[in-house]
Amino acid sequence: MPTSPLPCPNGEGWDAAQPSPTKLLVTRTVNSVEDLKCLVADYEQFDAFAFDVETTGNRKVRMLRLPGPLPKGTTRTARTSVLCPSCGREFADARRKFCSEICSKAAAKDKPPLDARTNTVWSLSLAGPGRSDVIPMGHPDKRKQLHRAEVFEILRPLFFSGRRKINQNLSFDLLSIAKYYDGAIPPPPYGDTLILAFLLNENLDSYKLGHLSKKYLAYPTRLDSQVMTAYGDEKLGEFAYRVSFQEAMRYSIIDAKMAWLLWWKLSHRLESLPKLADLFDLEMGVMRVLMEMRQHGAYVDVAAFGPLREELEHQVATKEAECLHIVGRELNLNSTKQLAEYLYDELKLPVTKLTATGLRSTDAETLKRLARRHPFPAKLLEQRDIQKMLSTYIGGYIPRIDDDSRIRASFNQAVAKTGRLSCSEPNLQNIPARYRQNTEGTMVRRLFQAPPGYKLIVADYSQIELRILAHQTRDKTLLYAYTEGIDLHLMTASRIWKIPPELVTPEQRSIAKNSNFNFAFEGGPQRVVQMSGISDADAEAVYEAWHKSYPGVKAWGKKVKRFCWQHGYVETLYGRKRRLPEITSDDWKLRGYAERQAVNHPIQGTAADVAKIAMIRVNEVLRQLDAHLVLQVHDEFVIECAESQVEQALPLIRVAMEQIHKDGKPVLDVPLEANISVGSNWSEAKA
DNA sequence: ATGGGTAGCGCG
DNA sequence: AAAGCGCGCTACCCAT
Repeated sequence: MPTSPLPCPNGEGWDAAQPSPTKLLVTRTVNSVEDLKCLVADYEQFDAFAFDVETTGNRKVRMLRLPGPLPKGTTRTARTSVLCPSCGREFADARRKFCSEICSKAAAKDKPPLDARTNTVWSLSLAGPGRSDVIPMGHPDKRKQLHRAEVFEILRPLFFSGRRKINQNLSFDLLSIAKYYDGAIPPPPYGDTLILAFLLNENLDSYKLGHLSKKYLAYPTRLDSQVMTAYGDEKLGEFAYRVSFQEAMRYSIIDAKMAWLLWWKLSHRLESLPKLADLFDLEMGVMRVLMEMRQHGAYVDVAAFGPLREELEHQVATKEAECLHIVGRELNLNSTKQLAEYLYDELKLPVTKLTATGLRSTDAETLKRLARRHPFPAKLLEQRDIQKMLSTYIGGYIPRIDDDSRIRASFNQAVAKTGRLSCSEPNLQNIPARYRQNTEGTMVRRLFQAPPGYKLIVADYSQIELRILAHQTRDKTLLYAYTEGIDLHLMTASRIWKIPPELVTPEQRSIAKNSNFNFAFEGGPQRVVQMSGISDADAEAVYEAWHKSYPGVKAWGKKVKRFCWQHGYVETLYGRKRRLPEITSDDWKLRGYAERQAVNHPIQGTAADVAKIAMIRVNEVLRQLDAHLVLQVHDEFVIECAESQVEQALPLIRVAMEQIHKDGKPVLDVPLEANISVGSNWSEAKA
């Protein structure tokens, strides 16, 4: 879908070269149904408009009813229930501690964002060519305002039309108003100025609307500093809600105006950048998928969280006691400072590694080395393992489980400079997956389940980055391996040690696998030593043999670095740019870093582009079934599917992921391959 | 008290 | 000489 032509601003005295938001976009406050209907008729003449909502209430700090056993010594009949001061929910006395503990922890989180699922819209602003309007509908002011239900009903033809909807961070606003349409999300085309700005330059310090306006619109600072600070604040809606009606209206309209002007200014640039225009359309398509994912959420087994938390608390306490028994005095095991003092000053263990700031390291790699000399480091490693599980994954997730037993994380499109998605609040892209020595590595993944009557389908790309490497480098051995469907890691091992594939040991294959992964992105031999524990000399030999096997890789790396040095940027197959100004630095450290980023971006970035295309296609397929995307972990999709439709879904998902074309040809010169499996929880489906 | 920086560690 | 990249979160520590 191409970017639609822009409406020409038709305000009187409009000067394209010098947009002046405050003068030309006169704001009107709408307070009658007649005015509102006129407004809709007017805006229906435009093929694009900006809008913005101000909302209040219902921060996403929520407590959940924890099933499971009460602490011993209490009974359910002991009716001394209390209200948690943070969440207002009723709890049995014995659980009060738990409740307030979690709530205060969550409430202490800096500026918890408003939740589009539960907030209340009290004002909606619109901006179009030469005009802007604000519709109050619930500001706490005596004067009469329109009713929400009525307003949204009258606005329906505007939002549910082919007109482009423009805003900064559009998905929040679309989801905020979707609940007034029974959850229906207004359809594309979309124009998110944040994502547009990020696509045009991924290196800005800030993508706040105020800062972008200043940069691109020469926003007149005479619009008083009070307003500047107000909209520099993320929670303008909360702020404006508390000020007088007049002021509130003045604040409310700012973002819609700014977004309109910013879009009008920046989207022009796409006209001369066809590849970026296509990428922008891709991002808007992804945005729609992400909004649906957020509405749906990821189902978890709430009932299991409480007992698991207790179990881990017990384990971590035991490990801590064991550690402190060895130490023989007070010591905070979570303090790297105290640990370094104990390990290196008191025990006089050898220092083998320093941190970035020159302090003596106590990380897992170092502790593993020290474990041969003293019993403490090994015990500490076990404690850390459990502590991480407990604090980050169990404790961190509990306050974020919604009432319907689902976690709704945000997937962000304008964070990772390579074009990957990032995930936060909570981050569901870093849940432990690997096998572990001391703890059940997959216990958290097992909590992500299919609801009754459903199955989880896990679909991930097989070695997508190495396939892209083969495509980009044109290395004939890599191309051969993938077109012929040969086990690349096995082949690598066979070539490194010059032995027939059937004689390759599992250990050799593992080293070869690490090599493929490392050397592709300018990794050195030292890293292989760290990962597999072979000698420096052996690693050096592996390094040489690897590059001799795949000469196209180093040659391509040189080419990319030269291109970056000449142009100041590199790009993916789809033209997603990454600017790397430090590529010309005299400082070898900075330059070296930029060079590795330059080589990495076309690989990781292209994989991200392909994954985004696949996401949209997979979502399109699922739309026709009782199935939903619930998670994306870079090259992996987790899908919830009605049990009866799984068999039907599997081949559709495979085609959506593997048959990706560009310019009428398969996107890569080697096949894309997806592994797809089914289970009742995330861990089971992955296996 | 609260904010920024650092260390450490989880994932692809 | 020395080197994968990309993220987010928790805890601690020291500053204001």
